[in-house]
Amino acid sequence: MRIGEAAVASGMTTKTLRFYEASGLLPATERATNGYRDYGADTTARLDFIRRSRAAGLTLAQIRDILQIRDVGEAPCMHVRDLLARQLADLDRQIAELLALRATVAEFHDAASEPDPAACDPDRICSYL
Amino acid sequence: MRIGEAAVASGMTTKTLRFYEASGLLPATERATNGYRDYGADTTARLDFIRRSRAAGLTLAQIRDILQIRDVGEAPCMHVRDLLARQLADLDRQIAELLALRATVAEFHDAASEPDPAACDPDRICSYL
DNA sequence: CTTGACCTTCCAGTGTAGGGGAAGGTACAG
DNA sequence: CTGTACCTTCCCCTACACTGGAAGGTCAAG
Repeated sequence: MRIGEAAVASGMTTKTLRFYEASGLLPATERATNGYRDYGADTTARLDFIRRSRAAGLTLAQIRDILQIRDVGEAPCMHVRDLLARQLADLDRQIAELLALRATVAEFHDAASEPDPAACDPDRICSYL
Repeated sequence: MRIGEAAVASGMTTKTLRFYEASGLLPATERATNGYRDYGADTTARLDFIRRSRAAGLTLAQIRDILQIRDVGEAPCMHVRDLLARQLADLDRQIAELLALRATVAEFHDAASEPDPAACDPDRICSYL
């Protein structure tokens, strides 16, 4: 399978596949005599895994760690479980931060929706912020 | 007021102040005869405004736009109101995305918390993702 | 006279996940 | 022989908000 076919099969671009190889997510492939990369069928499964992991919000670095564990022959289950737990905690933190920010912005917006020219002080730039 | 004093007064670094000047958030200041920047008292109010705006999640580009409106002598109230409305909508979108992602990750995590060695298929890298 | 705390400019790097495009090799159809 | 559709490596660019560091000028104290 050449890089273009692998790209179509995985819904990624050839640029992305080369980038993943350079980033350590894909092993250096066999090369045909003309120098072209020649991917095996397992590459498609690997790319699908990468896509699923990306969809779960994992970074390429985290995905690379999982793949490396699998590549040395171990089952990455425990590592993945811990990773997902941390990911959940991180998401909860981010959501809480955004909700707090939303409340702050909503207050500002409510104030700005009741225009009060008297409150307008040029020295303060804008009284609604 | 020299840049170090202005930095302490605003809780920012001198690096940040120079960066803000280069980014168009602070006007080019007067210079003392030795070339040092000499800030007026209004700079502190401006930096406070920038800090409040940053706390509301506005980007430097958005803040620069507000400041420019104020600098040409107009009241940026209307612009700020619209900006806050868009900011609210954007936050709602981001929060919704994160909540959806959280649900996905929670599902994965629940599955990973009930280890099932039989489901472990090396070809799939990890069955929990 | 020197030390240290300031200040100046400018260049480069941080992290994330690729994208754009140049310059050149390869394979096959017409 | 030429067009075209691939492929290769290489380096630079994007957004965001700074941060680090080099090389050098200024000023007051000891």
